[in-house]
Amino acid sequence: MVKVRFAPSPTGFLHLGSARTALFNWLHARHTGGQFLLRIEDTDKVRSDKKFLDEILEDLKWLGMDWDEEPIYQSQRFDTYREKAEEVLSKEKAYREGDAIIFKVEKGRNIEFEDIIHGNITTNTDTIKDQVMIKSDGSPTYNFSCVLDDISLEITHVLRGDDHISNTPKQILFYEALGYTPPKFGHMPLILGPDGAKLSKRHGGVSVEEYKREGFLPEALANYLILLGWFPGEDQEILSLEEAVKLFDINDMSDVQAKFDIQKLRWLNGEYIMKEKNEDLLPLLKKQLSATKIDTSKFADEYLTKLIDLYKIRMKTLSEFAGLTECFFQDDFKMDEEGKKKYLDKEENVENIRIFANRLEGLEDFSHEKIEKICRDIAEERSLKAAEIIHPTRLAISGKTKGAGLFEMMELLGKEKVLERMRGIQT
RNA sequence: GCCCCUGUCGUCUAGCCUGGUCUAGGACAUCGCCCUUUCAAGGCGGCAACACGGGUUCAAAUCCCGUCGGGGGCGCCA
Repeated sequence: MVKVRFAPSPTGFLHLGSARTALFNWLHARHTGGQFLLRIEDTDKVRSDKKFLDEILEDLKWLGMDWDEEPIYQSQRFDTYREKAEEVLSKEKAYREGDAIIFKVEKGRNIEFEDIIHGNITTNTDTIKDQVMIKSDGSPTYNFSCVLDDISLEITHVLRGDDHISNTPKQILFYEALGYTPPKFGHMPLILGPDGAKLSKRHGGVSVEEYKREGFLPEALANYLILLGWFPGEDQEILSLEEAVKLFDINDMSDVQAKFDIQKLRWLNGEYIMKEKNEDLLPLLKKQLSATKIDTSKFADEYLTKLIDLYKIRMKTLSEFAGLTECFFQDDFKMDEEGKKKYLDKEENVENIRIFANRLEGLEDFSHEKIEKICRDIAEERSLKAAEIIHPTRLAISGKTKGAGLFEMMELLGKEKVLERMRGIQT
């Protein structure tokens, strides 16, 4: 049975690259009916923090992953690591220096392994220094604890980032010394920033948490991440994790580094938002709204849901919603200055708004159909294009030159607000 | 410096293994047109790539070699 693991180090938030690594491991496990395990690499006591661990686990779940069995913690296995190191020492394959135990690397050998993604990789041991197994403070080094844990967890496939390629021959040496057959290795290319350098903070968001906060849907983020380095086939790019599980084959993974393209992620996110049900969007959008100064407490879910209907095709991230819909929640919305110059500084436009408002006054059924009828009637009577009334009116009631269809906006806003704002413009 | 990985449109990629079907396909971005009440969404279309140089071959994006470019590693960090 296939057994893979994801081994986060709780010294920071979950990086996009790590999330992608986790995703591919998870996909491989689920596709093959194997197990996906979690191992917490918390040997660095100084930098490890429970807060980071909780966040990482939450983000993995948020992205749609689940894991088999309880996570194991390296910090609880120090005795085992020391024991095994002593064993290697007793076979005279290592030596002590200071309080550390150091593995002797035999020179002049070629270490070869068949990488699932890259093919054959060979390293000469002349390029490998003797390797510390146990540090002077008694804690194990990464390469040593990693091998020991992968052995005890019976990991069959180690799928990790490209940056571990040079660790692999060192680890293979440990497997040999311990008397075990190494698992299969697959090294996936790293995600690069738009400028080609390793994706880092200066490129903007690098942690899953930041994208969550920005209003990316987990389905969209996961979808985008797995598209970076794997092609589902038949030009199908939008796919659920469930579909990906069916189609995924680790052998189809690309061996080329890929640049992170926020534009494509935004497009994908927009696609997911459009397709998402209003009722599912509602709590998420409420949360986004509550992060702003806008007070939405007095608005009913029904009102918000209609608003979502109007704007879900116009946002790429959930965080854009507040800026788009400001005028639906408060009267002191921002006024687009250029639009004002273009539409409201003209006497005839203001006059048209006044006439429109007066005609609306007597309208009992304030529906977008009826409002539109009136608008178009006025346009015809006065030999105008409807647009000549529509644009100034939109600006008057929303402060914006863009947005949803004017008549739907007016219906939702309600007669009272609409008239108040249309008349307010004349003063 | 040494070692390793890698190089198809601006970006993600299909094709490469099993040379001819590739005047290189798709998606994002971009540009134009249509729709239209603006912005989106949607529809249609355009621009745009086999890093370079040598081989091998009747034939190379596909195979081989070299150059150049990009990335990673060389910690008692993980």
